[in-house]
Amino acid sequence: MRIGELHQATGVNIETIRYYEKEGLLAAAARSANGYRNYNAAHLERLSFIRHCRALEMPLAEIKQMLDFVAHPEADCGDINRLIDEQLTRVRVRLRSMHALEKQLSQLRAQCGKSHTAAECGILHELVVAAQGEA
Amino acid sequence: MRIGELHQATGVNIETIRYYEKEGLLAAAARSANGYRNYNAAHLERLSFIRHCRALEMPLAEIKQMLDFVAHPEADCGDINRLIDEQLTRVRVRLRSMHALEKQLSQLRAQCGKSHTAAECGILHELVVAAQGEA
DNA sequence: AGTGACCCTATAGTGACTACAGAGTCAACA
DNA sequence: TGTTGACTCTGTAGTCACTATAGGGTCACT
Repeated sequence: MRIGELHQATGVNIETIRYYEKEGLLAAAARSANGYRNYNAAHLERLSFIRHCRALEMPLAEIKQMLDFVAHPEADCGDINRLIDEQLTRVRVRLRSMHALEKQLSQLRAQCGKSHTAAECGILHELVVAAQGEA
Repeated sequence: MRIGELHQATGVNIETIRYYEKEGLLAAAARSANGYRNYNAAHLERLSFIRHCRALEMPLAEIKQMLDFVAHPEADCGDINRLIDEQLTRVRVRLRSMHALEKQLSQLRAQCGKSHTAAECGILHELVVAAQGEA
């Protein structure tokens, strides 16, 4: 399977696939006589795993660790739990801050119901005042 | 006020302050005889405004636009509304995806209640299966 | 031979910082 | 005067996960 086919099969960009290979997440593919990469089913499986973990917004370094666990079935899975827990914590912290942010932005947006000049803009006024309150 | 004092006053890193100056968000400070930057109250005010907008996760390019509106009180504030609306939309989209992500991670985490080996790990199993489902 | 789709490597850019190297300045102290 | 630690400067590079581009090769088809 050439790189374009692997892209079609997984939805991962060609350049990203090369990047993952360079970063050591994917094993280097065998090469055809013309220098083209030749991927096999194991690559497909591994890239899908990587892509799925990325969809969970896990950092590449941690995905590498997960892949190590896949490669070592005798390893203790406490560390897998820890990685997922850490990611879950990051996501929850992030969620809270995004909620607060949405609230702030909504309140800010409500300061200006009609179009008029910047001088009269409740949004700008609020931003300036808030900045002064913090200065 | 020297750069360290501005940092103390706003909580913005010294290097970040220099970065903002380089990017044109902050006007270049006057220099003392020894080459040190000398900031005034206007800089303090402007940096606080920038920092507040950053706290709202607005991109720097948009903060620049907001600062232009502050500088031009006669301008129409419809564009300010638009910028805030766009940011609000981005945040809401992001919130939805973070919620879905939290749910997925929680479900994944629930696959493994006890420590055992990676071979038996429900989390890994689920990740591999999910990746195969998508491959 | 020409052409378009595909592939290659190397390098640089994105956004918003952040760190580091090497050097100058300053005030306090011995 | 010399030393020292805190502060400042510019320039450059690195972070993270991509993404784009330049310049060139390969391949199948016309």
